[in-house]
Amino acid sequence: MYNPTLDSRIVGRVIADFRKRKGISQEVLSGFADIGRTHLSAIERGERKPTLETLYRISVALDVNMSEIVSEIERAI
Amino acid sequence: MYNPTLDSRIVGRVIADFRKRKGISQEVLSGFADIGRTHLSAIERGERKPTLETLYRISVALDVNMSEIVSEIERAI
DNA sequence: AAATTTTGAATACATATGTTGACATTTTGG
DNA sequence: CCAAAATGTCAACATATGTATTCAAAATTT
Repeated sequence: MYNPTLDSRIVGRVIADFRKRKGISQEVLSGFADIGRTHLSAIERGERKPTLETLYRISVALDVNMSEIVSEIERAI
Repeated sequence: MYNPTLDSRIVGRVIADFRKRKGISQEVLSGFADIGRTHLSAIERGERKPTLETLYRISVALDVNMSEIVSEIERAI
């Protein structure tokens, strides 16, 4: 069996798109989500893979459901 | 500011429920998902927080969408 | 009840996530 | 164009995820 991998750039692009739709900066979002700004930057560039916990905090800060973000990621796969 | 955290036991219970619904063991699921069996065990017990990557591999192995699992988690919150 | 399968648990370890601070680069707005 | 804001990037570090092995405990099966 082959091991599917999740394209981190897609994850990052989706999160960045949600953030921009809200019209807030990385600085503001990372502050609300209580995660490091450079960390969020790395996630959006696909250089870090967030835990479900981190995605949850981002989704709460963005005021959307995790499942909305995840659905968007899956649509982009 | 408030600090939302994702209850790992809920995440674990949902994943375990999906697995049991499929009628397969941790051994079999971890094999399909290509993750360690003890790791899956720890996730199901809420002692490890999976990355989105790991959840993706589990969802593919379970033949369900990540968003289905995530929706179930959010319903349980 | 005995045997088998499944799961929990502990260890030691490798690798990745996540943090803070500083500075460079790019983008945006006046 | 210029200043300010936003983002990219690097380093050093702390912490957590994820690995493999082993054994115990619990659940199934016969």
